Amino acid sequence: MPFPVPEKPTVDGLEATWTARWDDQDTYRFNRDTRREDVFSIDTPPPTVSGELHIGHVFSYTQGDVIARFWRMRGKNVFYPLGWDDNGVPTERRVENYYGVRCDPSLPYDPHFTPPESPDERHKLSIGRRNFVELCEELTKIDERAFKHLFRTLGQSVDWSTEYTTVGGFARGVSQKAFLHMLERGDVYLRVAPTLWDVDFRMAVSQAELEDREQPSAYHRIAFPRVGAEGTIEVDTTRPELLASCVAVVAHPEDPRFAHLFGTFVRTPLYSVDVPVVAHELADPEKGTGAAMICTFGDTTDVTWWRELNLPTRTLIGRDGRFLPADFTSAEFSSQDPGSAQRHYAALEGRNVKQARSATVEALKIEGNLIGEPREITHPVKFYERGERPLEIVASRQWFVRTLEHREELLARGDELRWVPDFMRHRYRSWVEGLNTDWNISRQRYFGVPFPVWYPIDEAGEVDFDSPLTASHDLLPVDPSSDTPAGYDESQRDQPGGFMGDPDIMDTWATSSLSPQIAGRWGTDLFERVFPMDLRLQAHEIIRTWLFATVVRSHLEFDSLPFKNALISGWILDPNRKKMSKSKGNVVTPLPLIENHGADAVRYWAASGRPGTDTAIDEGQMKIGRRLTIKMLNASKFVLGRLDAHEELSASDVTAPMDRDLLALLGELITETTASFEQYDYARVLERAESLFWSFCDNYVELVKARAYGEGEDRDTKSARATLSLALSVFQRLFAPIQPFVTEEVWSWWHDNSIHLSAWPTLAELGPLPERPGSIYQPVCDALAVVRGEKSTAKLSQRAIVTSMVVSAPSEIAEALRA
RNA sequence: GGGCGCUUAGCUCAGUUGGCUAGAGCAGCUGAUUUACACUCAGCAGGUCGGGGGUUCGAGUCCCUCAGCGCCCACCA
Repeated sequence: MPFPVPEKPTVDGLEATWTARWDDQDTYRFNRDTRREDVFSIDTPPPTVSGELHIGHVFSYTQGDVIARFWRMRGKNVFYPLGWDDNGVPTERRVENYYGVRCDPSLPYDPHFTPPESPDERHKLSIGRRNFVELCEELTKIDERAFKHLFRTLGQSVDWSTEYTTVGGFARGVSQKAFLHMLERGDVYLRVAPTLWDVDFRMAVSQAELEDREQPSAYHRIAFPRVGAEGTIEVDTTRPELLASCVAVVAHPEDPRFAHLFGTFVRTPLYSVDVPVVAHELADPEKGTGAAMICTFGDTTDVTWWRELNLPTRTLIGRDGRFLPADFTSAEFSSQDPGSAQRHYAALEGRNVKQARSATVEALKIEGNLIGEPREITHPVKFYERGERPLEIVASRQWFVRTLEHREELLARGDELRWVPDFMRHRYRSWVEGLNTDWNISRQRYFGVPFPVWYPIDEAGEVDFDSPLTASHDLLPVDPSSDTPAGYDESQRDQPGGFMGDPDIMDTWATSSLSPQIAGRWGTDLFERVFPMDLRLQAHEIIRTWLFATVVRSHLEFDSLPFKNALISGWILDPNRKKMSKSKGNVVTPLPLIENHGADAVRYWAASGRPGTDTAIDEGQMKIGRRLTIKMLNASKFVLGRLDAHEELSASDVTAPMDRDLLALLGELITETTASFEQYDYARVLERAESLFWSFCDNYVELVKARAYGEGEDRDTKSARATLSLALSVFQRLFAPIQPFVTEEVWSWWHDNSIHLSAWPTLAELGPLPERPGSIYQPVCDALAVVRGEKSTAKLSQRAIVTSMVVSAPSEIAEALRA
């Protein structure tokens, strides 16, 4: 009696069927009651739900899921959690656009608020902070549903009972606890410092969030008259509008053109402020005139000069990117001609950078201080990666994590980590070597994890930022804007003698860098069983952010790496090998691809991309993946239809030399694929397994048809059946991590358990194997090819009967051919 | 400026420590025709392995050098 197989097996609908079944049977449930050494834990990136559903998700998470499924079959208790990154700027931006609103923290809460029916992009409705946060929560819930649907349809073997969100209560508590630990250890400090600032988002930006963009600009040569001497010093600048914030002119200490000028003064044009000529080796004699003006602040070099040369501060640009009011009679400027300075500055005040620049250039031309015409150039300018205008540098109060003083230890952590592929370690190293500021973790935004601190206000109304009041650990998470510090009550908020809550939220990386602590439920018994994680899974563009930040937090908190291995995936390029981006409009959404080709086919494509290698979207590859799934269905149907469900077959029934040789090849394949998987080389597993499987179908199965049809108890017949059964079982399991749906389907035709909980194939189940795998199988296939070639040349059917054929070969091979 | 990666058939890519005549899939061409599979099967054709030099009995593979593409990092006046 054959196994019951469907008459017309199909790949369509497998996703829905098996996703539901896996839910019912808790197939991927992590068993909390295991020893650490039996666990394989994976640290997965919480996807930013307010971003696009992106084919990149499919690519990198599939590669991780394949690894998770392999280790699960190897008998590990696999911890494969997933959370959603829903806090921070991307969510706020999305809410603003989606509902047409803007957060104004000064507005009160409106409990009856409903978002506008039709959002007006241009005139956004101002709403209070709490209403705004409610909209954020509402929208992220919708987004999370869409993401979860994608991940499930894709066959991610996630234990959904571990699902978390980075703005959820537990994650907030973990973030605040970890922050307070850093504060107690002195790993974090609050400081007013010049900070890179996005004038549209009106928030500070960390070094990790910067990107350079080539921008058109122009050199303007400005003549500064010397004070108390004849002549001028000429300076090239791309930011003439900052002239009023000039605090010095700098040149290289060994530059002979300026050696006699150091210590003298020059007078700024238009504003008549006397500034010193100073020396610093960062001044490049090759650039411009060799002398540069130092402004507070035009770029990060200005910050270095200002700090190292102890220069004064003349702040002009406000948090909104517009020029602030300035008093040129004040000591800050001590202009030699305040009236004229004030008149010139009137053209700048309240204007943005672009407007101020043209006004300044006009004035300089009129006053005769501009030498020649501006010379147009393009040069790299720092932007916030999500921003639209160049960053300014604004002095503001921020929380910083000490990273610079741990540079050497952090480099050593990078060396200690195993990177797949190995060369990705260079990216980490060059990032850590290039760090130039501590990690700024505070953001002047609303939807995120607040800092669990308040500041006392003295009787005079001055805030004491040096003695923050911290929340008690057992009360976390807290919201300092509505909770009160111990010993105070709400009536004292923002009052002399009272307190103020820290107004900021944490940078999104300050939370997601705790993903092992959040997913592993830091503080519970689970954490000891999963930490440090065995594997971190992520794409290469967030090495400097997520990976670096996670290493920092783990190093400071636990003095260890957060994970032992890092599997770094490449980027997805569009079919023309261009990087996908929203602005180019070439972003591919994954669900239609899954619907067209099937999840297993899309996974096949993802698993054929090697770790770290950028891979183009290739629907052709998905079609090949689909062919493989269909082949698996049909081959399984054929083999199982020939077997007797009641017949016990084992490796010892495999007696024919040809059959034993096939098993030897299978054994070789098992050894190789197992080793490859252990090295995270899932792509090689796929390539090798696929190659032998296809040969098995086209050659072996065709060859043994005659024997397999045999009804009798002939030994060779039984040998063929045993081989078919064993080989099918092995192939189904080899493909299970990569194509979980079809393999589960075909496995279910002859097994009760899930293939994903069955054992990864081993050599032992094949019995004693002959040496020299392929020594019979391969010549037979070659001979077959010759025969087929002859038939093809003769334009005959492959079914044509060969009447005579002379083969000279060793007897065993000849024997196999005779069949 | 420093660093990393890539460059093999028309396309997408394998090629593990140097070793028979350089592989696969797709596309192309020629056939087969339906008792597992037309989302099939068989066959054919297609490459001076980016250029140059070197080491070696032997180099796609190791070394040097040049070029192109992509990326990472950098104090970018």
